[in-house]
Amino acid sequence: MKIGEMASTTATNIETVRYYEKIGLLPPPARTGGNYRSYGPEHLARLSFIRRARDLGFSIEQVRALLDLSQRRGHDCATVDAVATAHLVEVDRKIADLTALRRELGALIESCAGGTVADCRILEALAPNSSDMA
Amino acid sequence: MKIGEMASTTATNIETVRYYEKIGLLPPPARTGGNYRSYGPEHLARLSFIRRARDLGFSIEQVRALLDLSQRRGHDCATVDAVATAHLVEVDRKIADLTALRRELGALIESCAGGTVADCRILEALAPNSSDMA
DNA sequence: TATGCACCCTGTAGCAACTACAGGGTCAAG
DNA sequence: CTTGACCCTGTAGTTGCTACAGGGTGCATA
Repeated sequence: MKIGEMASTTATNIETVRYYEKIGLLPPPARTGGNYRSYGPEHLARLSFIRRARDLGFSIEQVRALLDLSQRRGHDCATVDAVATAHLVEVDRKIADLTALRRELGALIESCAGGTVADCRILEALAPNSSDMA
Repeated sequence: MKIGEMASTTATNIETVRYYEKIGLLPPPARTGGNYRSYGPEHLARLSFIRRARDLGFSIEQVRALLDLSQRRGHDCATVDAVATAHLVEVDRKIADLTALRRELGALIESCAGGTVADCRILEALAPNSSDMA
């Protein structure tokens, strides 16, 4: 399988596939006579794993760790759970942050009565102690 | 006021202040004899504005637009509202994405029964059609 | 006077995780 | 034999900073 097929099968950019190889996330595949990358099913499986983990918001380093762990078949999977849980905590924090921000932003927009810039509440709220912006 | 005071007053990194000057968000201030930046209250006001807008998640380009709009005092503030609303929509989208992700991630972690890596549900869910990862 | 220290200067390189070229080579079809 | 789709390497750009390296300034203290 050539890189284009790998990429389209996993809904990945071709450049991204090469990038994953460059940073050591995907092992370098065999090459054809014309120097084209030639992938096997194990590459496809690995790239699918990477894509799914990335879609779930795991960082590249977390993906690297998960891939690494997935090869130690006899090992306790508690570490896998720890990586996933750490990520969950992070996601929860982001949701909380964005929700707070959304509330503030919503209030800002609510307050806009539609006049001119001179008495725009949004700008006023952004620049609380200033009437003269250079 | 020297850069250090500007920075600490607005809880900004000194490098960030210089960065804002470099990208044209903050106008270059006067210099002292020793070539130190010397800021006035209008710089402080503008930097405060930038900080607040950034804290609300506006991008640098959005901040630039808001600053620009804030100077056209007679102008209709509808454009300001449009920028803020566009950002709100974006924030809502991010919250929705993260919430969906959180649900999937939560389910993944729930399913972990704590055995070995070989039968870890988390890894299984990540690599649906593979038992052999290179 | 020397010297130590906090502060300031410019310029460049690094971070995450790609994406977008530029400038070429390969290969199958018509 | 040429057209076009695909592939190659390598480098630079994106966002919004942050972190140096390698210097200069300015004030207080010994």
